[in-house]
Amino acid sequence: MRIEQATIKDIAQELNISISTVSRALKDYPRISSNTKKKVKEVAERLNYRPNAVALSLRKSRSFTIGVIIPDVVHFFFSTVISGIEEVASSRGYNVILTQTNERFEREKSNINTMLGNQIDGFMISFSKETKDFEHFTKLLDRNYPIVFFDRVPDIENAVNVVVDDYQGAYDATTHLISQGYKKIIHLAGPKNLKICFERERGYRDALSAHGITIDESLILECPLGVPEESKKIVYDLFQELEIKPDAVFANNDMVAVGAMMACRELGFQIPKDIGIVGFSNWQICSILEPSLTSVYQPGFDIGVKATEILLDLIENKTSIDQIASPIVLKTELMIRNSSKRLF
Amino acid sequence: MRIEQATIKDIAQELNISISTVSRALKDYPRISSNTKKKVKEVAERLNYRPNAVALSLRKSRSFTIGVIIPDVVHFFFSTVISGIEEVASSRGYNVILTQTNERFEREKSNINTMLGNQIDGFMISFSKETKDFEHFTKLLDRNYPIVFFDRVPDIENAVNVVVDDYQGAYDATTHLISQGYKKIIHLAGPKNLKICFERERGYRDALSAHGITIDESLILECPLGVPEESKKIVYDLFQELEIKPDAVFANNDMVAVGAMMACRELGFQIPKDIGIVGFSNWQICSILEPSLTSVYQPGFDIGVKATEILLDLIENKTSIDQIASPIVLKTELMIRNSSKRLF
DNA sequence: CAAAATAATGCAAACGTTTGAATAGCCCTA
DNA sequence: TAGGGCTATTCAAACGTTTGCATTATTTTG
Repeated sequence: MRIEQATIKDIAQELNISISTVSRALKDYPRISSNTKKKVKEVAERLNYRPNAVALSLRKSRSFTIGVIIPDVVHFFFSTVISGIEEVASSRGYNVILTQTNERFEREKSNINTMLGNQIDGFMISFSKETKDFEHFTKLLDRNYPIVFFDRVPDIENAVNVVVDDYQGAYDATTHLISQGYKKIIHLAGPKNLKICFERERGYRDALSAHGITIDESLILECPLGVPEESKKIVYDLFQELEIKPDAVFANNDMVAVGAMMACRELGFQIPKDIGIVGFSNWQICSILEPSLTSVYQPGFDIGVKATEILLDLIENKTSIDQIASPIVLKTELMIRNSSKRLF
Repeated sequence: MRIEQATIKDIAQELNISISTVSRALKDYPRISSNTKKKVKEVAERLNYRPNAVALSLRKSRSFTIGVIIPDVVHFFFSTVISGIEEVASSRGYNVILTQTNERFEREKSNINTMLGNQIDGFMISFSKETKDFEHFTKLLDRNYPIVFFDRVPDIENAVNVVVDDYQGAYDATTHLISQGYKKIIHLAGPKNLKICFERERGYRDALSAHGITIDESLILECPLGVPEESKKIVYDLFQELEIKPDAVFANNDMVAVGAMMACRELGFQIPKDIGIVGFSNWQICSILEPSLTSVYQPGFDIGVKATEILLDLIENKTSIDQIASPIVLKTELMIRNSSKRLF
């Protein structure tokens, strides 16, 4: 039914030589006469020969494939990371197997297992929101299996982590709001078990303190789902409740910031005149919104690139875990737009 | 260095039986005594045995892996499709290898080639904007290689195509604008060699004709890049130029629609009062924009699901190409929002 | 011209499985 | 007690490569 791919054997048969000669001819071994090489390559070309990567994998116990495990493909940030991963991997001759966990712990474990069966050369992981236990990672790390974590990284020894400077990004964002004259700044936080969220909150807190503003815990609100509807309601309710209204929002991500914008609009507040808003991630939408949304740019593509480069270097033994200063922290950049520009 | 995975051989050695017995015991062959089965499974468990998928692939000439080739991961629509693909594939025990072409013809070809080497069981392809020649597809199809095309599909015999009803979506969108009293409707088109764009334009044209509006070719403008900046300029220039201003825009995608919105805003037109705008794709941003953007919903996830189901059925010989009524057309849905609601 | 040196090729094992065919026990029967 | 019929197990080939070692063919050397 399905037509067979030509193999090295077919070439050998056709030329009446041994398969080892063919193999060597194709790889330009010096010991093979240039005449044979020429003939072999001709036939290979003619039969449209492609080496069977599976056989190669088996022989070499290397698959030239890396496994990527992320919570959700449909997420601007992650898709930019994937793009970076794919770029580096393919340029260095590696394939990328992709699975998403949909934020489920069980799927994370089972995905890792099937990939292990597939003789993956290494993993790139950003773990799920449900993941609190890291044993499935440590078991692999103990066996010297190459893993690079990115964005959502675990707090375990010997893990190579590539992250964005969430703390500094949040610090800069908050400082920017303060410098624009905003004083009572809400923080819409994420789940604290995610380090990234924790760090963003810490940046917010430190920025306030550094500018002599006392931290009001009631202004720190958790938005666990991270969707606009949720944060809209939270902000709306808070404003109804408080007598002295806040004058700014620093949101843990752009979607949450958008919800805050919606709430403000419905409450009749002007952005940025009455309320300043800053998001996090710098999605495409930021520049499209009205007013455009100030946000902290996370270099997703670069994270993918950097993390993959390290992983491949580990796989190819060009470096070792103890030579890597983990975490690798990539710079964020505050993209100032209209939602927070009160002074000119 | 790296610790070895246990193999069937290790189990055999430990129990002093042959590897074939182990293999059969693990698969519950009836001829194996339940005693041996029990012992084998125990040892397998203890050694944390996982079958080597690579060896299996080689033996069976099947890799249980499908290759996905898309232009760009960082694209809301494609990422939803991927999500659907991943979902079905993983539930049916398949891996997904992902590559992007970045809209390059050469990368499309080379990606296909490396995947072929990896003994991929089948392909899911949405081709690049540069692709005009389909020989690299037909060569595979002639060899009975399972391929399912989605979204950007080629016009070749025997291809299985899964698409969205672009024509109907565009027709509905245009009809909606007409029903809201808009008369002079611009169409911001995409590159015509992409069937989807052609179909959208056709839907636009037919809707106008069906409502007795003569088509004004000067109102059909191509936006090849499909980014807001481009369409903004195009719309802005057109409005400057024309004496009798258009009163609506039907854009070939949401980003292009956003550009049109920006242009209108700068020109001082009110949306939807002066100008109605409809986009295509129904990205997340649509409901967030101010005014919210009417758009044609494309079921990306469902496309991924449907396309993958067909591909796997083809791979597993549960169906054959001539049993499939290609193209499979999935319904779109017009999501009416404020950008086009002039009547109440 | 025999032996040594060199060049070119071939053999066979290995990677981890599956699987058709062969074999080893064992009990039963005539 | 030879053979038949089971059951449980083993052998060995195959999937497509790579690669250390052996072999053959060719040339050089004394």
